[in-house]
Amino acid sequence: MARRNDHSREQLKDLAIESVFNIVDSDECATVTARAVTQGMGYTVGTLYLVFSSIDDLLLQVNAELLKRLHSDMQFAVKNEVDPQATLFAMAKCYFLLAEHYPGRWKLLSRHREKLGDEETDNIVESIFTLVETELARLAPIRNNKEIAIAARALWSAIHGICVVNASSHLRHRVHYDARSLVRTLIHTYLSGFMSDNIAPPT
Amino acid sequence: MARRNDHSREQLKDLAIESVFNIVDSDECATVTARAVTQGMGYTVGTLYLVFSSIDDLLLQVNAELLKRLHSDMQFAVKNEVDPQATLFAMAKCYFLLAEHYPGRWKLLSRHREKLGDEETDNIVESIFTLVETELARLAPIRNNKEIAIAARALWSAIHGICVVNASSHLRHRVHYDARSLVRTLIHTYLSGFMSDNIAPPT
DNA sequence: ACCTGAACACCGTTCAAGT
DNA sequence: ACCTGAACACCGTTCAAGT
Repeated sequence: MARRNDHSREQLKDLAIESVFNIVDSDECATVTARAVTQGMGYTVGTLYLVFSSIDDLLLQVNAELLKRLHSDMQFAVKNEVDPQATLFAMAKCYFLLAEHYPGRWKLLSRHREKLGDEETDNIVESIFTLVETELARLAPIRNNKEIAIAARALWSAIHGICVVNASSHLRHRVHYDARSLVRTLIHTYLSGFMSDNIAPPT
Repeated sequence: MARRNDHSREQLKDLAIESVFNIVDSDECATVTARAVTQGMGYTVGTLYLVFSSIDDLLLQVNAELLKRLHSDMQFAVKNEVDPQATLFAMAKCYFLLAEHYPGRWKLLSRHREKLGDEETDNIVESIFTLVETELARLAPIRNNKEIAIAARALWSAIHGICVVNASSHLRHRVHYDARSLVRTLIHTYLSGFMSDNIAPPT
């Protein structure tokens, strides 16, 4: 041991990120520890700090990777749907399916949103919002740029909020509300209000 | 020391909950540790486990207390506003102000929503939703019970989601969107869609 | 140069021992 | 009976020491 030189820095980074995915995919409630991550990579603890400045740094880069994949999924939706409303449904579905199929990964994303992100993460988030804004603009030409920017954020917040409530309410509520139909209803109702020409709300 | 008997179990519980409030109010990013909580109470670590089964148990009861207060704030809004839309705005404001004025407390609430809550917490959450549903029913008599239940949850999720994005984006974004106007716009747009008689979304 | 793993300062939780 | 605080098994993080 010592001086193995099996992997480059870049490979070590990828190994670490992949190891995090393996951990949270096998148990969505598992805590991602430095020792578990490096063990999953076939290395020991210290190596983690050769490539990342801290566990939070690692998790930040994991989130950046998740957001990149989400963005490319959503771009795919743009290409495959024709009318803007269908595209928005499909985009929401991308986020919703991430939360449903990879709850562990989605929890990383939603948990660490509160900590300060770096420049790169912010840029990816912005590019995701831009995709939503483009569809909203096509859908409601009467709305100006600011209204569209606000609508994109409000709508996306809403979808995220539904996923949060959904994640927390599994097996808990007497009445269980299907998150899928919540999302569908929300988008439909919101867009219906957004496309009509009601006056702006009072301040 | 030992056998001080200064406080009853109930008083110790209240002291602990108050101590948690003090910790997160003084620093919203502070981690609530068993040692910090008991030190704030004037006791030592072991005492915490005399009254709570774990740190999570304590935080669960803290959240129950926060939800109780939110519920009573919202009941106050019901009494002081006349039309349903104004009442819904006022209710949303209760939640929004909690997130804005007590970010530390609100983070406890939003962080631990993912863990399993107990029966009591669920009941309080249900009673809060009931308040929202009552106003929605007054506002849109054309909607049936299920539509109203879904709308209440979608709307509340959306407001929560906006608070999440708001909490994470402080001092970060090039363009900062005022969460207050996001909430206002969201409610207005959503209710506008909810009151109109559009057909239900396709399945 | 690359990697290790013991060491440090924390954490939640327990429980024998004091009063 | 009530409370303490040392002890245990964990964390994240560092860094002298091995190859």
